[in-house]
Amino acid sequence: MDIQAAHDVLTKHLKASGRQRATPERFAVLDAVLESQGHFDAESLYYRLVSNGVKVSKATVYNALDLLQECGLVSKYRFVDSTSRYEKAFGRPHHHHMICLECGDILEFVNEKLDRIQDEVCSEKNFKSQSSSLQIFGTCSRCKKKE
Amino acid sequence: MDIQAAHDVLTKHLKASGRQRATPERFAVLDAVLESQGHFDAESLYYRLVSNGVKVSKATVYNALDLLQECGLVSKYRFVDSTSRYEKAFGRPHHHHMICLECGDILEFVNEKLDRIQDEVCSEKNFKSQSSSLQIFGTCSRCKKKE
DNA sequence: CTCGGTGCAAATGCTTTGCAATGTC
DNA sequence: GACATTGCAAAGCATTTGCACCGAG
Repeated sequence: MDIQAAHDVLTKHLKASGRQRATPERFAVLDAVLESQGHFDAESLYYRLVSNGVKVSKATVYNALDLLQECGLVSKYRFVDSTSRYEKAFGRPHHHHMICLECGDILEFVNEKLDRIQDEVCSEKNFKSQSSSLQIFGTCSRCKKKE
Repeated sequence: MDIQAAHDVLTKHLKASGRQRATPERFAVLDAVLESQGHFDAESLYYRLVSNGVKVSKATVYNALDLLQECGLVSKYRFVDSTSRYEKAFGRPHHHHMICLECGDILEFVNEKLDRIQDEVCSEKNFKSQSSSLQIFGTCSRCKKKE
């Protein structure tokens, strides 16, 4: 991915706020997010940072993830359990999720018809959409076979 | 609503399991759910039960809500905060949610085109859908006006 | 130099759990 | 009578907070 472009998004967002500061910790979290594949939680990102020798606290990781969500660089989801899941959103198309309740696997899918209908519904209700998340819970093909 | 029909669903589910028992607490929780309007959390349902003179513990309320979700009598959602939200699902059409990030208001909407596309996607991916939840986050019409 | 951000540990709040008592089947 | 379920309080766990220190602007 284009790391520099992502950094620029963050830098611009921080400047635009007028008060928020560009700290090395925030960019370190961003870099770790950019390296990530798929979904992760705050804890695992924290451990990845620490094991890479980056000195950050868990609190800062949570803070930074919220910040990155605000600039659209990460997406945050709540699926079944109590843990929030994140994924990088930079340079990725808008997509949705199918969550297998048996193996916990998460499949992504893109469907532009879905997005179009969402837009329709929003304009009908005069609702300004900022983000959306469709979660389909059920059984994935692999687990279906096993039964 | 048809309270008796809902009781029957629960009774049947309990019998089908072969071991789970029909306790007065479970039916009391079900009755409270049936009386509810819109979304609620476990805590508020618990207080409603207690103030109606029903003797239940919070643990039992959580347990019963899970059970009712299993029989499709309630739906469980996780929106923005850490609290799980529930709503009665008995005799209600499948619907989705728009969540206003400013006032916290939750609007429901039904859209059968959306449901049809979901079915399409599931059969494409050979995924067996059990439930689904589309959440659109943004700003509701009332809050838009205020700005 | 100012005040926003950080690290740490403690606090918070929702939910689950352990265990003895209870009551369904 | 067996054992699933209950109530209670304590434990768990993800996340937030308070506060002294640090460092970006």
